[in-house]
Amino acid sequence: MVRPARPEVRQLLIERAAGLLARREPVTLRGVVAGTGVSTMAVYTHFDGMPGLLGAVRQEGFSRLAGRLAAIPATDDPVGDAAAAGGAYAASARLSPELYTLMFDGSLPLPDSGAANATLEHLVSAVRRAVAGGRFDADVDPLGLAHQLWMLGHGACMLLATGVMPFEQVEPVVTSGLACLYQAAGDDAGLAGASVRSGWERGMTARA
Amino acid sequence: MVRPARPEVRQLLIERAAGLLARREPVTLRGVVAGTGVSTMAVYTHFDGMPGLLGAVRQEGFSRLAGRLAAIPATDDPVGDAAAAGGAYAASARLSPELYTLMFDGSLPLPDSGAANATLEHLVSAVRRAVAGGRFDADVDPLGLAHQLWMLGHGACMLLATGVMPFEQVEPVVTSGLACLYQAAGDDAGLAGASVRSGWERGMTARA
DNA sequence: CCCATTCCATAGCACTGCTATAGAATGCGC
DNA sequence: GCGCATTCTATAGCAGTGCTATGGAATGGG
Repeated sequence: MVRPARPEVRQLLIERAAGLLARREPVTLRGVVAGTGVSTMAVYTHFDGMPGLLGAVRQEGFSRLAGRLAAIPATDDPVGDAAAAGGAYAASARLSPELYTLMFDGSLPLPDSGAANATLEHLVSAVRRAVAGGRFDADVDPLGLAHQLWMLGHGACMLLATGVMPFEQVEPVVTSGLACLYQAAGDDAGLAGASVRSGWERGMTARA
Repeated sequence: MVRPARPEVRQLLIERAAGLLARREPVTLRGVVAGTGVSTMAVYTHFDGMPGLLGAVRQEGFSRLAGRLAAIPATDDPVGDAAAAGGAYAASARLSPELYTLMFDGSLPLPDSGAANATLEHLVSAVRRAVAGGRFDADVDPLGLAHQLWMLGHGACMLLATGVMPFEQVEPVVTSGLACLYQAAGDDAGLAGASVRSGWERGMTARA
C-alpha cells in the first residue's frame, strides 16, 4: 500500500449509509457520496460495490449490538441477564428496524463474523451461569437453550422490524415466552417471571 | 368496466413473478412481462406498479400456506397438530425462502389479510383443542400461546430463509423449543416430545 | 350505429449500480 | 532532490431499473 490516502473515507461512507438507513431514506450509490466530496468510485475501491458497503454496515450493526450487550453488567441474576440480552436485541430492532433486517440478511457479505458470534456468546454465557447457579437444570445444554431463546427473540424482532406486529403487541408475547422457556429449563415459575420483568427492562434501556 | 379485456392477465403476471422469485431470478418489471406478450403497462393497470404486484405475490404466498395448512387433517393429537402447523411454515420457508421473506415484508401492500389471519387461526384452534382435551392447563390463553409458538417458529423460518442458519441446524432447535413451550403450557414432557416428533414431520410433508 | 370508456403498446424520462480510463497523489529507490 | 511504480480518485458513459405521457385498439351501452 503506497498511498495512505484517506482511510477515514471508509468510516465516513459507512456512517453515511447507516444514517440514510436510519432516516429511512433510500441507500443509493450516489446518495451515499452526495455532499461528502468523495466520488462514487470510492465505494468500489473501499468496498467493491454497494453490496460490500451494505455488508460493512451490517457488521457495524453487529458491533453496535455487541457494544450494547457489553454495557449490560453481569449481575447475580443470570436468568435476568439472559432476558436483558433479549431486551437489547429488541431495543436494537425497535430503534432502527432497517438496520436490524440488514444485519440478518445472509446474502450480504460479513467481513468479520466475530462481532456477530460475540452477541450469541453473550447469551450462552448467561445460560451457563444460570446452570452453574442452579437456576436451570444441570442437564441443560447451554448452547442449545441459547439458540432457542435467540430464535424466539429473533422472531419477535423480525415481526417488529418488518412492521408485521407493533411493539406493544410483540413485547408481552416474547417476554412471557422467554419465561416459559426458562421454566421449562428448570427455573421456578415465579423466579423466571421476576427475572424476565427486571432483566428485559434492563436490556431495553442499556446504552452502549 | 366496459372492456372485459383479459382478466387472466392478473393471474399470469402473479405466477410469472412468483416463478422468477422461486427460480431466484431478479423480479423486474421487464423481466416479468418478457415472453408473455403483454407489455409493461399491464403491471400498472392491474397492480399500480411493482409494489402492487409484489403485494399480490405476497398474498398468493399466504394463500398457498393456508392451503398447505388446510391439507393437514385435525387428528386426536392437537399438540401434534400444532407442531404440524409449525412444520408447514418451515417447509414453506425451506422450499421458497424468497417468497417467505416477501410474505413477511410489512412494507408491501396486502390486498386481503384474510388468508394471513387464517394461517394464525389454524394454530389458535389447535391450541384451543389441546386445552379442551386436557393436554394444556385450563388457564392457558390459546391466542397468547399461539403467538408464542408462532414467534418461535417465525424466528426459525427467518433464520432459515435469510440464510443465516442452515436447515439442519434450525430444525433441532425449533422442535425442542416447541416441546419446551408445550411443556410449560402443562403438557407432559414425554407426550410433548412425541407429539412434536410426529406432528412436525406430518406438517413438513403435507401437500396443499 | 356511434361513442364514451377502459385497456394496452410504444417511447421516453430520471434514476440505479457499475466500469473504463485518465489524472492526481503518495512512498520507495537512488 | 527526483523519477518511478503504485494506489487512489474523478469523470463520463454503459446497460438496466421503475415509472409515465400519449395515442391507438377494443368493447358494451345509448
